[in-house]
This record gives sequence, structure tokens and C-alpha cells, in this order.
Amino acid sequence: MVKRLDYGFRGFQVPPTARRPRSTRRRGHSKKSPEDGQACAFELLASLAGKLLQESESSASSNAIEGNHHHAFSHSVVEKERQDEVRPLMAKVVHNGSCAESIFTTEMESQKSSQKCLEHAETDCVLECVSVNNSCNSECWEKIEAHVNSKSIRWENKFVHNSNRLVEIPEDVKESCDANIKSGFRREPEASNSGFKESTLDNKFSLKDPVELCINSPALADSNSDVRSPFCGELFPKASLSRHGNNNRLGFRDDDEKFLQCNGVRTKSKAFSRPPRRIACRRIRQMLTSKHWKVVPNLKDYGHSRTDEGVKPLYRKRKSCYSFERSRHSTLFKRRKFFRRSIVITSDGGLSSDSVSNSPNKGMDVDNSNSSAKLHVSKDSHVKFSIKSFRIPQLYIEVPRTATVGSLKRTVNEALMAMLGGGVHVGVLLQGKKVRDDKRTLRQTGISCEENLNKLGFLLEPSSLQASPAVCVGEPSRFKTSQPTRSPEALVLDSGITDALQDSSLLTNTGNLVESNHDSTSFSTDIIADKTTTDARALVTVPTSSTEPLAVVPAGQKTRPSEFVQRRIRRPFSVSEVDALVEAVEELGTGRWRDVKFRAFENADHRTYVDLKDKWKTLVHTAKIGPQQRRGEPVPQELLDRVLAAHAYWSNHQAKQHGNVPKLEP
DNA sequence: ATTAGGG
DNA sequence: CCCTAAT
Repeated sequence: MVKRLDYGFRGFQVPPTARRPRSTRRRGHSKKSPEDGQACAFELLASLAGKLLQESESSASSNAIEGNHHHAFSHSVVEKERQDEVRPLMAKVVHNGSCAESIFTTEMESQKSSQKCLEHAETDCVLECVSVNNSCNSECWEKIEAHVNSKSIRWENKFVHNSNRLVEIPEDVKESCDANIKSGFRREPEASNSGFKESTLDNKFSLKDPVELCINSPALADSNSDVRSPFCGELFPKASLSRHGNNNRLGFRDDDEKFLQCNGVRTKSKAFSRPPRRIACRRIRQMLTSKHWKVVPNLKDYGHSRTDEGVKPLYRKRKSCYSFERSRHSTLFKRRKFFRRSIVITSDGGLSSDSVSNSPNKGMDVDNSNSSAKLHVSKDSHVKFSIKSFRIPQLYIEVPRTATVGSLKRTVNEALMAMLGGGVHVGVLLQGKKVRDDKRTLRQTGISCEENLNKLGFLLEPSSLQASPAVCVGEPSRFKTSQPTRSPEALVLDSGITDALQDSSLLTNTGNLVESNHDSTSFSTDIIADKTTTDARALVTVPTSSTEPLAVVPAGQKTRPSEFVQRRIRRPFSVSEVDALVEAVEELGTGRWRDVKFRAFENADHRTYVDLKDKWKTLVHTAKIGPQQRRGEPVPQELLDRVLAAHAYWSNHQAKQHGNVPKLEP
């Protein structure tokens, strides 16, 4: 039968004239303003999470955890493990069509908990055990240490390297430790010959695949950063979490970088942004991008060695997030991309309008320890700061046990980058408290007092605005209602973390400082290097010299970091996405990608209309070649047939507009 | 900002 | 996926 061309391939009501003038059309970006009413699942989840955690913690002492958390969730599962063991709590929150899920692990702070630590201390699994037992406090640690020492436990089998602690788990404790491997990661120059040999974890762990690593975690309220917090869509493979709960685990990723289908949930942490913070963030950026400053990357520390073939930065912010002063700040963007990876620490000159003077390499006293920030007040009334290190909290990663250490590093790096992707906000801590008033002078704040020498701390927090770009992926709009999720998101970090971290430090160097602003799960800022103060949650160790990596120097004319733009992470289209695309094209034709985008991928910020166009191109190609030649997730032949049909139809349609004769519809 | 195509 | 030219 002959189709009326005006109605599209499938006769849908899509009058050609329906196209609004560009000026009135919606912007290509699907992002909504932070103010728009749509509730943010993340936020919701975050609050619930906090509540949950509090509850569990408070009830833990009375051994009455069970059954206390059901009410608050549409779906809640409390999987009880062996008495006294970790109890994973799975919470799923559904709100306005969006859902977010997260898994929380609570533990009983019972003696047995400590007992367990000790028990494991007899093996080479101390670290892991600590991870298992969130409640393992310093006291517990001391016991462990004492125990370890008294037992003269052998550590040779441990796969340890400085802060990179990948521990080999003895056969007899593999089971109990399972996925709770505590590891320390340290950002270090790629070139550093740390002697940390790349090795396959395969033989090191006997864990259920995949291995999940929880890197530090201030408060539950977050995402992988960072993984930053709550998640949406499908959860991790049950198998991986069912038995052995992890620490607060909010993110995940699968090896194929498939995406997590996050129904209707915006990845962007719009809900987390707060005006003040935003302003501060902007301020920082301005400062960084100001003509007076330039960031000089320490290439060695870049983390992306050319020799590593598979390095695929995945956060790379881009236009896909249509929003954001794209054209106008394209240049700035590139810079940001660069900054994103730079944790600027010190420099000489002024760091703030208060004309604070930072001087890192001045051989300042960096004595002992915990406090990574020190200051000296010189006679010239200038205060010099030396920031020793920063710590990145809360990164949740999941990798197959067959992953190599190298890939693990990359993953961590990616997560890190994603977390910092949106830029950072610098906070100042004094006596563990945030100094919020930017107007006050150092003197007024007491920062210039010698007494506060070791009580100063700096923290970097993710900019909630565009933090973690690649976390939750939206589903094609047509799938707004729940649709079974097939593949977990590639990167686990999630803007959600942003929220969690909102008030907790993302990066902190406070030694004896304690973030006292965050209620729930306040995390210890103890420097892990000091075992006696190790906090189970602080899995990331960023010992000493962390300032080396990057430095800010007075603007020069050399460095041209903008060349470090990375390629976006590859995200194969899922069948459902292809289906959505095909349907949209059938209706709209092949020359209206922008419309297709809105029609079927409005929520998938990572799919640009160009992506869709490209995908269609490849789909047409795929449909033409033999099934054996196709690669990747197989696309149902039925869909390919439709692709071909639609392609033919619209080709003719277009041709017809040029005077050719329309064709019959298949 | 979009579209169309080559790389 | 990226990049560009042309709209």
C-alpha cells in the first residue's frame, strides 16, 4: 500500500511541518534546571541512606538491626548472614518514575565483630577484615596489630606495595573475606618505578566475581564517584552482594562498560548543587583559569600512560551534555578537562583573594604526619601553607577478578576523574570545622595563629553541578517506566556521591581534623598510613608526598594542556536502545536526529544526536552485512530488517522531495 | 545548534 | 567515536 509520505514511514502522525522553528524548539539538552520540580531520586535515596545508616548504627549496639528498615522503602531486603556478620541492606527507592537503589551494609558492633578481626588477623587478611567490619575501630585495630605482632604473622605473601595494598588472601579465609577486599590506592606518577608489578588478581583472590573495591567512604549520603551515591536502575549482580556485604556500596560497573539503565533519572546532580557551592566552585575555576595562573601538569602523574593501550578515559565531559555554555566556553571546557584531572595544590603567590601565600616546595616543615596541611606564619605577616596530601573518599568500583592490576588502576583513575570531573570546590577546615565564611580574614578565623598550626585542613569537594558525568545513564525516554536492566553502568561513580560528599570532604588532608559537619556516618579523617588510626571506611590512602604530582605556577606561556582532551568512553548501544532508535527513525526519518534524540533518548545524556546518527549509519551497515560479520551484542534480525526498510523508505522519501517517485512501503 | 559525511 | 564543513 502506498503510504502518505507526510506521515512518516509507519504512518505516525508526524507532519513534516510540525517542526518548530529552531528558536522555539527545546534545547538539545535534556537537562533540566536544578530547580525543576522533579524530585531527585538520589537526594531521596541519600537521605534515606543516611537515615538507614543511623538507624542501623544506633540499633547495632542493641543487636536489634533486623526489621528496622523495611518501612522506608518500597522494596527492602535485609539479608541476614551468619549471626554477627555483615548484613547487607538493599534499598530501592522509586520516586516519580525514577528509581535508585543502593546497598548498604551495616554491621553489628558486637564483640564478635572485633573477634572476627582478630580471627582474621591471624592470617594475612587483616586489611580485608577491617574492610568487612566497618565497625572495626581504632581499638579493634590495636588489637589486631598486637595480635599480629604477637603471632609473628608472616606478611610475605601479601601483595603489598606501599599504599597500593592488594592483599593476597589465604585459602582458609577467602571465603569469609570474599569480596570485601580492602585496598589502598594512591595516585602516583605513572612513571614512578614503584616496583608495583602488574599482576593478575586472578590468583590472588578467590572471590566471587567480580571483585568490588570500596575506596574510602565518608558518608553514605554519596557515588563512584563518586560513585558517588545512590544508584538507580538495576543493581549489581545479586550474587556479588548477596553473601558478603560490602561497605556502603553504591556503584558498580561491569566489564563491558555497558550502561546502567537508569530510568528517568538524570545523571547530573542538579539536586545537589547549592548556590553557595556553585559560586565557590565558579570562583575556584575562575581562579584556575585566570590569566594569572596556569596549571602545570606533571605528565608523569597523569595516569594515562601511552603505553597502556586500553586507557579509556570515560568521563570526559562534553557537549553531549548539551547544556552548559557550550560554544561560549568551549575553550574553557578544554581547560576544565584538564583541570579535572589536576588536583591543584600549591604554588607561590596568592591562592585566594586574601592573598594567602602558598609555598609548597619551600621545604616547610612537613613533619610527621597526620595533618597534611601545615602553615607557618612569617614575619611579613604572610601565612604559608603546605598541603601535603589529599584524600579521595568514596569510590566504589567493581571489576572482574580476572582484571589486571593495571586495569584496576585505570578504573580507579577513571572513577576518580569522573568524580572530580565537574571541578572541585575547595574548603578550609580549622579544628575540624569548616570555615564557611569566605569573607573573614585568616586572622579573624584563626588560621594565622601558630596554635592552629596543625589544625588546618583543606578539602576538595566535587562540584555538584557537573560532577561525575558518566554515571547513571538514562534510558531511552520510551522506556521511562521500569525496564529490566541488562547491563550495569560502566562507570560506577555517580553524581549521587556528590550529595553525600556535599558536606563531607571529597579530598582531605586533615590529619587530626575531623569533619564535624556531617552528621551521619561522619568519617574519620585519620590518615590511614597510621594504622592505629585507620578507619575502616577510609580505604584510600594517600600518604605523603601527594603534592608532587601537580603544581600551579604563575602563568607562563608554555604548557598547553588543552591537548589532553580524551575520547569519550565507548558505550555500545543496547538492543533496547537500538529498538528505540529504529522506532524513532521510522517515524521521523533520517534527517532529524535532533528530534530523534528528544523522542527516544531524551534521558540518555550520553547519546547525542550525532551519536544516534552514527549509530543509524552503522546499523544500516550492519543490516547489510552477513550475520557472521557482525560483532558485539547481536541485534535482532527483526530490528535490522526494520532498519533496512526504514532506510530505504526514507531514502526514497528524501529523493522524492527532489522530484523522485515515492516508494511503496514494505 | 544541527546536519551530513568522511575518518 | 571524532572532526569538519556547511547550514
